[in-house]
Amino acid sequence: MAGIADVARAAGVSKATASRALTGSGYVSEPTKARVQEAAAKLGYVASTAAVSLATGKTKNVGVVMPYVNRWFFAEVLDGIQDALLRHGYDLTLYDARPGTEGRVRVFDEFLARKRFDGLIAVGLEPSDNELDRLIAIGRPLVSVVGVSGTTSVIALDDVNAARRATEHLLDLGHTNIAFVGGGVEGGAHVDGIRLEGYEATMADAGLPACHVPSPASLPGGYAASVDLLGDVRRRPTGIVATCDEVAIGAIIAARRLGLPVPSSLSVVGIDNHEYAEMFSLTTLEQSPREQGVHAAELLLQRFRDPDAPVVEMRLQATLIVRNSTAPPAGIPSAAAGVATTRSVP
Amino acid sequence: MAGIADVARAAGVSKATASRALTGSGYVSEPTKARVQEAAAKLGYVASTAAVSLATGKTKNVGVVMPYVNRWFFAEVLDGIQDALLRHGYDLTLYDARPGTEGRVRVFDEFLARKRFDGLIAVGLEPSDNELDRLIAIGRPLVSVVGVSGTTSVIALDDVNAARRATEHLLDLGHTNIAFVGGGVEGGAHVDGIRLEGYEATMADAGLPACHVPSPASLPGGYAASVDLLGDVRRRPTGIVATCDEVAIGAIIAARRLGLPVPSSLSVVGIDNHEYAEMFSLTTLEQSPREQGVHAAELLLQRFRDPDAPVVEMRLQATLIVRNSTAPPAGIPSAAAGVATTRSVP
DNA sequence: AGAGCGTGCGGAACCGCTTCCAGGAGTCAC
DNA sequence: GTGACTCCTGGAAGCGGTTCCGCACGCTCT
Repeated sequence: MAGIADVARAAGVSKATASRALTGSGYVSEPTKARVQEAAAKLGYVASTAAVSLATGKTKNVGVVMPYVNRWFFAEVLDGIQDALLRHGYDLTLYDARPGTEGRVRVFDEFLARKRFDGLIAVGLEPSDNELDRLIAIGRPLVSVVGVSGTTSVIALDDVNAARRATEHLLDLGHTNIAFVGGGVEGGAHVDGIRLEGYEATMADAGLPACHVPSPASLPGGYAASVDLLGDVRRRPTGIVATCDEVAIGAIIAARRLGLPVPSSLSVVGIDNHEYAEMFSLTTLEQSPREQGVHAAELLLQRFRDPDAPVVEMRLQATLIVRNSTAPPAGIPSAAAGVATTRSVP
Repeated sequence: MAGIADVARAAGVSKATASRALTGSGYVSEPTKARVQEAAAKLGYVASTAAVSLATGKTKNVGVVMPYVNRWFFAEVLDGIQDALLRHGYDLTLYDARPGTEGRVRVFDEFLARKRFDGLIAVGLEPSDNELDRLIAIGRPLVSVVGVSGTTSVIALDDVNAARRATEHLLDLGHTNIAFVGGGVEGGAHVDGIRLEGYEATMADAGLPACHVPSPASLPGGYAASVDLLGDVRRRPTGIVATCDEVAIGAIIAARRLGLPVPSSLSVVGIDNHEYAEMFSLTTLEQSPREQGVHAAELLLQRFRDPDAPVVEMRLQATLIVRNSTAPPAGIPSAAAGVATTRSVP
């Protein structure tokens, strides 16, 4: 392992000069800088991150805390973060903090306290008050994706508005009997509750009764809930707003199973634009988790440069993508139906 | 930030003794050890990882390199690795190495060279010769999940056998016209080719013609390929072996779309036991990527303890889970059909 | 009684880098 | 000629731990 002393010797300069030449800080003449870099390349010199961190206090590493890594949304966000960090030469260390596990406790108590990072990105963490205190106590810049706003910078979808627009899309098509599938379930995410509120407010504005069908935010969950809902002829709606695309796809599959053609007998709209959405011709409000991850990483990196930058709260607007899972209810041919296969912007 | 010097002062001992008391190495009397630990707790002392790494050469961190993080298999493996490492107090830093990206090049050239880890786990990496050389040149223990065997320890499913048993399951039910969907596509994974070989060998053993339908290893990919295959009445098989569950589910959806009832007109068997498999009543050969991740992490940790441990190659056997997507072909009532809803072990 | 050994502790070196500080050399203005 | 300034370089002091080495003490064994 060649150290900087070896490089310095090979280039005939002191360690100090070698360091300056390689980091690009301070005065070094062009010829010696070139000599040092050449020597470093020849020796295959790579600075020890431990030594650099110790000397500078910077780790060139950011921590990412998320409750799941094997869920579409989280995996996409992670991918975006990774991509942005990579471009800037930052490492990423991942902390899994599944709610209710002993591991989560240890992550907050031990792992994060080690501060092996210059900053932290919390994704959909929904920390308890105690946990939030700990995060802040770390004293490193913090950015949340899908977090509660307030003390930290946040990037998130405008969930209320997304749900509102999903609901309005069905209302515009002429639906009046519209159910919301998702949320209201033990251990569910906070966002589902918010989207539900967006739906309920919209229905109230339209003077229509709301109907909430609880469901886990997963494909099987949406399937099961929808089979229940659609199986009962008296409760059966003509339109479903799903809390996310997986639930929406579950609803579509349930409808097919029950012989209800989509969209002629049932319209379904989701939120996400999941990778499977296109295959199921799902009308949805697109959020781009990957981009949210990129934004979060860049926001954090920017804060490294300017530690006093103000706390920002970024609410992203979803884009309505109309595919073939929504149409006017049976018997109501609408003008809106004509454009139902093309993509539209808000 | 309290340092070890503060702790030492508070406990009335030297830095050396404080260090020994906290790391548990060397001779320290019980009373002073207790005093030091108490002082550390009171001050909220946490050792600087950078300083520890610099002094000991150990990072208490392992690197994970994978080409995708937002695919079911990879996310599951990652989850398993994370879990095992967490239990042993190790951090995990993630390196994204999507094939053909500039980022992958940088990961191998810069990021891995920094050696911010004690060891490396490569998941489904399929490194080029050049990349493999680099991995080895790092000089840290390396474990692969789904890798080519040889110089490094490997944990992987016995793909040939899994494909063989999937095929045999359909043969046993009486099928003779069996197609394999998956693999043979630009940028596809190596495993799909191996599974294809397992299928082809089994068909050859049975004296039956093989039929390979190329497809990306994804739900939409499997759907599209299956629509093509099943849409053509002359090519249409009575059974499909899919390279993975996502493809299998795509095939099931395609069959439903085309009005082909599963399993009465078409049997489908997958490999994975994906989280959606149960919902689609998919018969499949279960591999547990999560456990593969756990095994990989533990293998690596063990190697930290004993650096001279021999290279091991772990080939896992898949477990057949019979659900409701497979049955004897139309017109052949078989005894095997009677057990088609219960789980069986190999 | 003295050698030998296990135990407990402190001083100081060291891990590999950055950066402060001092100093030399050259240029320019007065 | 001298002071001020810029540019370049090297020595040395950290960063915050671990660990080698030496010393002191108390015990056992011959």
